[in-house]
Amino acid sequence: MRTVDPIKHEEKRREILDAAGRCFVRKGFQGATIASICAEAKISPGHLYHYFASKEAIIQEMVKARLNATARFFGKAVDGADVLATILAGVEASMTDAKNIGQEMRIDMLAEAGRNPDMAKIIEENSSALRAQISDFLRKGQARGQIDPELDPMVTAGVLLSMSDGLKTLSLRNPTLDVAKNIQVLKILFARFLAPPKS
Amino acid sequence: MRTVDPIKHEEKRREILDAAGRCFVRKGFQGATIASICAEAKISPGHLYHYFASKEAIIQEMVKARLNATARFFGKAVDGADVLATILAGVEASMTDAKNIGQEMRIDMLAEAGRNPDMAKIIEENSSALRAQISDFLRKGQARGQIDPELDPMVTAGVLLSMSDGLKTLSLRNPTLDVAKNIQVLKILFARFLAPPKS
Amino acid sequence: MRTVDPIKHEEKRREILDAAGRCFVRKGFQGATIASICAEAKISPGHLYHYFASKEAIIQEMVKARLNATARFFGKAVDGADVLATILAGVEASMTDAKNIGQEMRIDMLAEAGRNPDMAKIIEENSSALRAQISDFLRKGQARGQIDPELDPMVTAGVLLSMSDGLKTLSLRNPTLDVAKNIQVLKILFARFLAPPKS
Amino acid sequence: MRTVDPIKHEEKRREILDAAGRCFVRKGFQGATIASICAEAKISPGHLYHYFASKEAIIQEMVKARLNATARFFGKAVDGADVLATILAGVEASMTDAKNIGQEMRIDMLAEAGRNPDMAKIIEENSSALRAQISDFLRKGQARGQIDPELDPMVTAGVLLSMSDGLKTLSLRNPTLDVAKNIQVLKILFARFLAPPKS
DNA sequence: CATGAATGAGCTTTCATTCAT
DNA sequence: CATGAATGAAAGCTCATTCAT
Repeated sequence: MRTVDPIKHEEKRREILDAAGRCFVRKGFQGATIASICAEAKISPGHLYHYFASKEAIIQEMVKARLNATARFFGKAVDGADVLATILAGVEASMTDAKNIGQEMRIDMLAEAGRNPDMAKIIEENSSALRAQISDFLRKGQARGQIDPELDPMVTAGVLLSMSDGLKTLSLRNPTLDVAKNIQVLKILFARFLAPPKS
Repeated sequence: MRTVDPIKHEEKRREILDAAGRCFVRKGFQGATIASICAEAKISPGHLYHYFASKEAIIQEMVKARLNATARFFGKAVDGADVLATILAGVEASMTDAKNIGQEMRIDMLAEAGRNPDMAKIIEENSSALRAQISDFLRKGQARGQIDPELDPMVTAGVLLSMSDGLKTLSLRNPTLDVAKNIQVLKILFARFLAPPKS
Repeated sequence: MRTVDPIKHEEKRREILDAAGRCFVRKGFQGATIASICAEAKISPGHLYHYFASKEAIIQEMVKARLNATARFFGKAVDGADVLATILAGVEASMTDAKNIGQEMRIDMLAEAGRNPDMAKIIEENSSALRAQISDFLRKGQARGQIDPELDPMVTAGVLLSMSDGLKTLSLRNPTLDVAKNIQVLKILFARFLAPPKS
Repeated sequence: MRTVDPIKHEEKRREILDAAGRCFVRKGFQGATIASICAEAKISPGHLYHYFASKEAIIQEMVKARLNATARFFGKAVDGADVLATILAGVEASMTDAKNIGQEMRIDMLAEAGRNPDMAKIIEENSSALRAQISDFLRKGQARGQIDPELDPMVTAGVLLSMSDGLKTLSLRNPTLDVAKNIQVLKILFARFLAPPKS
């Protein structure tokens, strides 16, 4: 009796997705090969197709997993008492620990979404969920007088999300950039944008 | 006998670069094939190599040409009398005519720069030039009291450039987005960021 | 589970090398194509690269294998009691069974060595080993009074090796050549060259 | 009236053949490209086909020209008073000025003849002519008592020709070879082979 | 005579995927 | 479950040759 242990199966899938993630970060979605993913995951190519139907499926699942991780992480981050301070801390964290929560692939994912409808849909759904989270958080801030009540929470959430994409391109465009100075200016930007106008 | 005609040669090169550009927008740098570029340019694969040494060379020249076009366009845009108003108009233009000055490839170029040193160098040099332009413009605005004099012009220029990358991801993340509302919020963002604080 | 079977792998490599050898004999190193080698070996082009990294690698391994076979064959041949008689028998064998021990490619290999440093190195090392074998054999003959003691064994070995290249060109230059007569003259040549002068 | 100056035409052909020769020496028959020959001859590819029907035709004419040059050179060399001394001097010359009379391609030509019937025919005809020349010369030597009268002149001529091919492989097989020592041994070889037996 | 633009078949190599074991 | 042998359809690129001017 061949009992397929569903837990082990799921574990293996996760291992492969992790390995694939490392390869995609190094080489991009198209540049990474099934062979390299197999080498990284220490399995044979034939075996990989036991777990995933195609390279495309791996990419999609991997991206979903990373986006979900981001959203979960985000959900936790987003319950500080001081809404604006929390956001500013998030900007700073994004600039200093650039390598953490699966953010290395953000630009690749967005580029891919520009021409691959499946990827576009994934990004869209995740963005929509994130916007809702951020929007709620902003509303809380508005209720507490920490965020300008004139700003439409949902639209503002979308703008914040896309501006955070911009954070990822700063160091691509300027490898010798002075992180501290940029954080300072970025904090001014977000603070002035979001804070309620004085008087 | 003295044929050669370097003008025709240059014209053909430009035609091929244009065709390549269209293919890259559709499929990405890696996804577009030499065959597809040749079909688009209506030449044979062999002939393409009369004009370019490799696919890589085509990508690089095409990207440089587009970035230069952007920089030129930018140079013209950036001499309005009212610096802040000019920037806000630029934000609005970027949101409404998203398809004009070779901007469709921005995210692809940045993604490619993340793992291709040659592309990284091209992006870096162009970004450096753009930052210098924007920085000069901001300084002018500061002299005229239109821009907050406390902001470091060069750092702020870099931040503006990267935030403008974010503009490109807005519609990727939210295809049903209300452009007018977003423009309104974005104008608030940039205006509050850059305007001199009220005394 | 522990399949792998390095023996089968090695067997397949040998099969491919043999097939490649037949193609190279027919068409030369540059004239033979990967496709023709695959057809001869009855495998797909993709599969060939499971076993060899490149066409160049196939050429080199194949040449090395043939040269080693020659050297082994040579080592056995070269232990007759009568040194001079053994050499003369070798000349005769070389003229009569021209097609056996992988000698069909000798001239191609030497031509290739003239412009390919990797091939030059392979030929050089093999030649050096063969010269050492022949030299030892000649010294034995000198000790036994069968070979002229005045001849420098190493230099003479090199000369014999290169003269044996000449044997391969005889029939190329003269397809209607009378083998028997040529053997007779060649035996005179080598005998007079090597035999101790009559007191 | 377009008068085709046949002398100029012939001159141009010769120039192209010379250029082709240099390319073939550097890269081999298959390795040299029409483009490289055109560059070397400073003409355009289209123009080259005014003078030659195909690459194959260039190769054949070039080889014929070189072989004829060799034969002419040979004809002159071969009328010394002392036949054996002339041959030994030829051996020495062949070892010291390896780059003179178009001999750099000998091995390539022979390799090509092994699989290309057209080339085989060319080599064959030239070899036949050379054998006749050498044979005549040997006969003269026999008449003068300088060459062993027992040797069949025609067969011996063929053997000498092929042994001279071997001279070309000496330095291919042993790049650090001591030319002086080899010349010495080679002279012994040819002298003992050809000289009339004492008493 | 002379150019170089243009062709297209064919080259080596890669890679997602399937299959026998 | 797991392997790696095997496939075959491209991919980027080369090059002898032809053609319009």
